[in-house]
Amino acid sequence: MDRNVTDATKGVKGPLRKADMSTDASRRRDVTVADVAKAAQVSKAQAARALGNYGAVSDDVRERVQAAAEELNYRPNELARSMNTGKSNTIGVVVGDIENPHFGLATRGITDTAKKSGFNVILVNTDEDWAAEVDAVRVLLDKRVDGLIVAPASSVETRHLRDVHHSGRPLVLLDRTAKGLDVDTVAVDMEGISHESTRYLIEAGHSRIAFISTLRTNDSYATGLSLGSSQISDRRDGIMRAFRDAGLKEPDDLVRFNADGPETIKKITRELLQQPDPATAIIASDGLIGLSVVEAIQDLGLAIPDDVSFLMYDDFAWTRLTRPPLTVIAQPVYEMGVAAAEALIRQIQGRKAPAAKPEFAATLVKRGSVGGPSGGKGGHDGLRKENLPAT
Amino acid sequence: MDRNVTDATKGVKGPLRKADMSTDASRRRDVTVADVAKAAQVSKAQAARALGNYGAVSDDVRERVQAAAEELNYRPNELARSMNTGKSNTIGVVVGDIENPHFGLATRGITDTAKKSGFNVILVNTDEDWAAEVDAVRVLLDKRVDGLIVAPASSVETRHLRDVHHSGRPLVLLDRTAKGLDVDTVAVDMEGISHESTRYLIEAGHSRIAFISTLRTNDSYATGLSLGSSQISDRRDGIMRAFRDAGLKEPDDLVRFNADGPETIKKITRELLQQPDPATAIIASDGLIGLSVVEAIQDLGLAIPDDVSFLMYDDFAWTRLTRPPLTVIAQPVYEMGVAAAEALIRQIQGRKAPAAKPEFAATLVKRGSVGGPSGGKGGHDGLRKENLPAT
DNA sequence: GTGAAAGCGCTAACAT
DNA sequence: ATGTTAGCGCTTTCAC
Repeated sequence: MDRNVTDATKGVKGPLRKADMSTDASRRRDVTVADVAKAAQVSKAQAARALGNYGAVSDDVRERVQAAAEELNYRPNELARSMNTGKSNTIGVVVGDIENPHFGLATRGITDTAKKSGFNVILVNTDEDWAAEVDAVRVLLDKRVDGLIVAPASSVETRHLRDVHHSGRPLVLLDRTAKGLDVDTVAVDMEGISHESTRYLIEAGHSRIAFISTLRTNDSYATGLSLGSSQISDRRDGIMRAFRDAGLKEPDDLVRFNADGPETIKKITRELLQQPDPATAIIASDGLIGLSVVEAIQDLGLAIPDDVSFLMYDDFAWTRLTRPPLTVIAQPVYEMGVAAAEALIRQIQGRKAPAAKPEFAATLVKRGSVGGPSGGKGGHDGLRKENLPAT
Repeated sequence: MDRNVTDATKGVKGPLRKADMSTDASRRRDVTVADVAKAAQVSKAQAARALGNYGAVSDDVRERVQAAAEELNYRPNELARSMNTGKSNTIGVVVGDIENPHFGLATRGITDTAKKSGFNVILVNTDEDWAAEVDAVRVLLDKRVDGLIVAPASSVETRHLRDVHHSGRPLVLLDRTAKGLDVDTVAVDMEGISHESTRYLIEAGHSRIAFISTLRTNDSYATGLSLGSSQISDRRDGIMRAFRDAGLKEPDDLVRFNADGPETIKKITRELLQQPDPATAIIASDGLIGLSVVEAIQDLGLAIPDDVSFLMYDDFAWTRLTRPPLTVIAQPVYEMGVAAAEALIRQIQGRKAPAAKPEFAATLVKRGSVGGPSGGKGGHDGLRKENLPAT
């Protein structure tokens, strides 16, 4: 009746085959549409249609097939399905560090949104290493993901991303832009918020403002140089513009990169604070850095904001727990993850861009960690002038 | 010469086809082994062998094939490859909440380890929802992942996991155990550390110790009842055992579940602290809860540890930043992620279990948030008796 | 060492 | 509505 199934035991293979007792749980070879078809007494095609919910199927057949599938415990092989449809219902997400709550939150936004549209997420961590990113993108492409969301480690070395885009694969950039790549990008205006925050510090009386970032680079600190990361370039540029606006000397010497790991960060912080013409305020480029900077300040026996003012990117919940609570630059991270996923899925489904692209803005959340420069003469930021007791 | 390739334009399909100009970047249909084979003047089989690095291939052929592949920009279709090999080189990871740094860190351990062995990770978030977990497992299985790492939302409803195990798919449990499921499990002894921590609090003079957990349940708080989660049951049991050991009345009334969301947690905290016979110490079952509890305590104008002692699970870095720094129960989360991945990969590769399974222990890190009960008479925990100023 | 041919489990024409 | 026949891109016998 159905020549498709040539032999009942065909395809049994692999080392896990034990015995062909048909009741034992431990036998290999999944049940396929062919099996279901046979059990339901219909052609493979009809069974497939009923199972895959496409084409025309009579109620009678549908019922029989579903019953048979249930009975046999049939499960579709999504790999095979993807092969013919060309869609894997999977998107690749490439981030620098999932351990960083910033990406944790963004990833949550992405997965939540993906799930709603029936997509799964393959997550790859690059450790902000460019080579690892190139590799990740290649592997994901080989796995035939339907699209990619990438937080590029470099905004200069973007060949691999341009290739993706040119090949027609949907691609969305998260957090940072990439040079010469005109694709959907979900990011905030860093230069603007950086400028605003710096002006705030300057107005509080600071002229010696330090900036610490993890960015791995050998570049000099001079303004204008396009650093490896758009994010960081923009932040530094915003800082410097604020200084120029105020007619102040730009504190080029207080910009520090390569701050990887708690110890390095603490060391940098100590240097910044103990050198001849020290920083009176520090801006940490992310929450992980901020943590270590604050710790170093405490270790030094200095008080925030009386001895040194502090500002950081990312509004993590714990920043409200310190005394004083920390002044931060908040970014709608979760929402950005959602937007990135939405944009990607829209691309995948070939729909046009929405009327208005969502714009995301970072905001300066003034709490208690910014005051006047050394001497604590002016509590500018907080209501109270609490400070962190020395250790 | 090679009948495999019947027509140069076969398989061209899909809406993205623009023109068949063979130089334009925007043409569909990936290059396949057949293409490479033709270009290299060898059979499809030989090309595949050279490309896939298996079977016997002469140096000459290998070179020609590789050159052709390079030239044509060939990339293997991992989906097709997976179909016949039966291995996808992908593992599924199912966690409750990737937004929680606890899982963020564990996930990092998993992905790092997976990458080393050439595995990718599909990450699914269940929001600690059982139905979502069942679904996640099914979807991952359909995608033919080579194995699963699951942090089960429930240790009671484990049918889906038992099915996975019985079907022979490699499975490793993370963080919590599952009833009636004897598989590799990477978790710490919660009952023990809970007992130890509670004893520590009791010795400091506390007899009214509260425990707050997110666990969603309708169960009563009575000891011995197996709650939905092994983790939480064990912690509660450890607490109660410590009380029994000390001959003290078990504070059943201070055990609170369903603490989802900051507002609920704060409300619970207020109730616990303001009721007639209030709690003098609070144990938060994870860092997210701890955050809100501390915030609520601050809002109440209470001081830690003078007015109320505090202890929480998870040694997040920020717990060192508060004044006083928080006493916590540290778990080797990253290492546990690594171990889970290693165990899974071992199963996948069919190797035997290592001589000794790694044992993971939680440790009580005594910092400054535990003191004597109300009145601040005895600074038991910290060196200094700093406290959190009221807001 | 090499090639022809048969699958993997499914979808997709194309008939009927 | 249903069945037949080709594939998808790769690996894998099985001959030679």
